[in-house]
Amino acid sequence: MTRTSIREVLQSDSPEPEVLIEGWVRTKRDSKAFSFIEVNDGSCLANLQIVADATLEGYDESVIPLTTGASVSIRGKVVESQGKGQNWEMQAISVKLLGAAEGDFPLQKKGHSMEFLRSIAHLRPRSNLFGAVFRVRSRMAYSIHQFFQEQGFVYVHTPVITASDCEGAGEMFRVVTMDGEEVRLGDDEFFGKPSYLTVSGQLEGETFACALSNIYTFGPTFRAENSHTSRHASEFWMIEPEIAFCDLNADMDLAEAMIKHLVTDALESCREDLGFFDKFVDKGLIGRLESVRDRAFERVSYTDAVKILQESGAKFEYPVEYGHNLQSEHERYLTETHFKCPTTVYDYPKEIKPFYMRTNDDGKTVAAMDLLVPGIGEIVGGSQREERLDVLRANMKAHALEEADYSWYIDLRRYGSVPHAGFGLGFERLLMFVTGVANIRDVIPFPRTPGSAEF
RNA sequence: UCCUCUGUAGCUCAGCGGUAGAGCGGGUGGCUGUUAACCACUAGGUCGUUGGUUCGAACCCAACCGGAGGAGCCA
Repeated sequence: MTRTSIREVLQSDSPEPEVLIEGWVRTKRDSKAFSFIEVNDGSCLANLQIVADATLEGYDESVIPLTTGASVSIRGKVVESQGKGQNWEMQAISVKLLGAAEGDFPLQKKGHSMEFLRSIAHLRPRSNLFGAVFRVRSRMAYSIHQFFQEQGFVYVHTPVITASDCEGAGEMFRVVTMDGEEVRLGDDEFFGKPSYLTVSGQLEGETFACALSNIYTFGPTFRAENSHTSRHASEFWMIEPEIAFCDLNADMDLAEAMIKHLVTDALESCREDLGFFDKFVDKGLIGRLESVRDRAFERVSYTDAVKILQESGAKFEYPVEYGHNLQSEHERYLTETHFKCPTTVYDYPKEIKPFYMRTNDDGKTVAAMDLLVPGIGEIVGGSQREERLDVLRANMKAHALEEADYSWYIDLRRYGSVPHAGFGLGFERLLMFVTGVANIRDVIPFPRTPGSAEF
């Protein structure tokens, strides 16, 4: 007999004489004449309620010993439920205990802290919350590919190991080989020179955009920053589209369209899971996502944003000053208090941005943009890239970078250079935004943070 | 890297100077369709570690270790 998913069973529109379901016991309630077993197989948030009569063959061996966490294979009749709380339930025909769960199974029906659940990252996907988070994560990954593929973008796999110290930003993890306990360095180095885990596929992505026009990357990136916040991880996934023949305006259009597409799809495809988040994790989540879907985003230049902040009368811990990066509190004020919606800030002073961003005609600012969302802050960072060879060289000099290290990148400007632009989207930050989950460690299966690489 | 909070039973917590408690979970028994089921009984703890203050420390002090939050940096 073929297994039916619990999701399909619960979506039945008529009774079924016999189906087979398999999953894990969430809870069991016994009375003298029968037991109620709640089974979840991860196909959806809801459990299937099984009614197992005490007269069932093997009841004492298969049903009585069931505890939370045990795995079962159950055949039964799908019938309308007599009780409240569910439309359908299963009247068991046979219950088979596949794997018993020992008495110290750590997941209970209530009262776990997120910290504790992180310490059992191998079991937490069996909880309602994490099951929902990782179903949404999967759907959003699919939806990202769908968004780009439907517009003819080519998916490019940029390298995880890189020898270019991408834009000189952020601490990097060094990749080494070992000779026993000895690290091989110098002439012994595996690649003949220092190599690192990538912090961004952008520069490599640009080379492909300058051939295939519209490309995107979607893969893991690594930062060795010693940062202890709920929004940073040492290993995270990033989406980086790069578009040739494109300026900053079209880049911002694309970023906004992508966020809207993802939020719209989440609302349509993940309703049950979002409903759970809205109820237990972040009240008002669905309403907020609907307004993101339906309302236009705001756009404001860095110069105007500074004016808004200075004239706001709000008290900030750090002063607002042209030429300085916007602080977290400033970003929060713009998106949560002033505009009350996702907001793109563009045209930043060139001094505070990397060398590859395109210098604007004013000579003071670069064509950079950050898309800020309420509750999280920066979710997208992007720019139009400097396509003019002489300006790029001058910028590199100003940033004290060696041209020899970026010869291949400079070549793009020597052979058929085109205006192009792109951005990076932090996948986990998007998931925090869509699910309302407050900590990045809880939207990635096995989080890596400073001092912690369990599992 | 800096600042702040925190560490008591498997879990969530109470106890805050007189030597360990509850609820949940586990075990056993009971129970009329329950759904965070219910009722009874029961097992389970060198109170993060080390040192100090005190007649006496889970409680006060110090250092260390673990966890969390914020800042910076960023995605």
